[in-house]
Amino acid sequence: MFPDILKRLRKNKQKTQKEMAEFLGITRQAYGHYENGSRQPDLSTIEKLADFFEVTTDYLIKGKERNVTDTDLSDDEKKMLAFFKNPELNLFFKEMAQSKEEQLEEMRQIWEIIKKRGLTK
Amino acid sequence: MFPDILKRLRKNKQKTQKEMAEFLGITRQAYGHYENGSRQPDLSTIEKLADFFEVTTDYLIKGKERNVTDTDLSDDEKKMLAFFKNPELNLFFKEMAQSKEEQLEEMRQIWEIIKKRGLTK
DNA sequence: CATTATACGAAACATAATGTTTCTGTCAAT
DNA sequence: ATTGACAGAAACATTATGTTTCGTATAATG
Repeated sequence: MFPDILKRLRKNKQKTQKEMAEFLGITRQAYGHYENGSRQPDLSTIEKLADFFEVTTDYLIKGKERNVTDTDLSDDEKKMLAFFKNPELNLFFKEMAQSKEEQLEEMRQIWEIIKKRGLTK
Repeated sequence: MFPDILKRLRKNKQKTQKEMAEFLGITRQAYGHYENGSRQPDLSTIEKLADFFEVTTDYLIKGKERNVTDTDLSDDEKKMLAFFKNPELNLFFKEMAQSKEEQLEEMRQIWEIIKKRGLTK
């Protein structure tokens, strides 16, 4: 699946294997291996390719776009959404959703403590 | 970046390295290499891991969140959805949604403190 | 306290993968 | 016909991964 997509993306960008290889810092043949599926690039190369072609790594690897819609939500996620919509909690979580990552990390740590205490006492 | 994310996702799912290794059909040490960054899994393994943790390969590889493109939700809801769709926060909020009211109250109070501190420092 | 089990990390080796070199073929352009 | 650009395939060299083995830390158990 991956090989054909790669080839198509390259053709669309009007690039030769040689050019792609130079961009990646490998030989033309090595890049050619990717396109005919005989070899697989490592993760850093995947990233470079995804960036170059401006696609997600998901698309390169699986060949599928991942548009997340509300119908894609799991039951747990739906439950959480309902929970978050609770008017009494709304402000609290709305604020958290907009907070900095460091503050969230603190919350996570504190939560661990509260959880443990709740079990033992 | 990839190794830490993998470890956190596993911990969130309460799995051991051994269990993950069995799931992938490799030894525990081989999987351990992924988490400490000394080895990188191939693409098919990446896919298996992404499926297992229910995240995109983009998130596993680059550590970026999924794109939320919902059209039926309000801006606030979209923000919250994007926020708690962050795979690493999943367990955290799942637990909170099921926790006792007293514990939530504590969280709210602590949150106030963290908020204020964030403003002043 | 000693012991057993669980979970994890690290070194060294065997194995499997990739990257390169070399050769071959195709297709335009001249 | 011939040259040059482009790309596929085989075989080897190189690099990576996966396994085995050993060691450490922690928690539970007698």
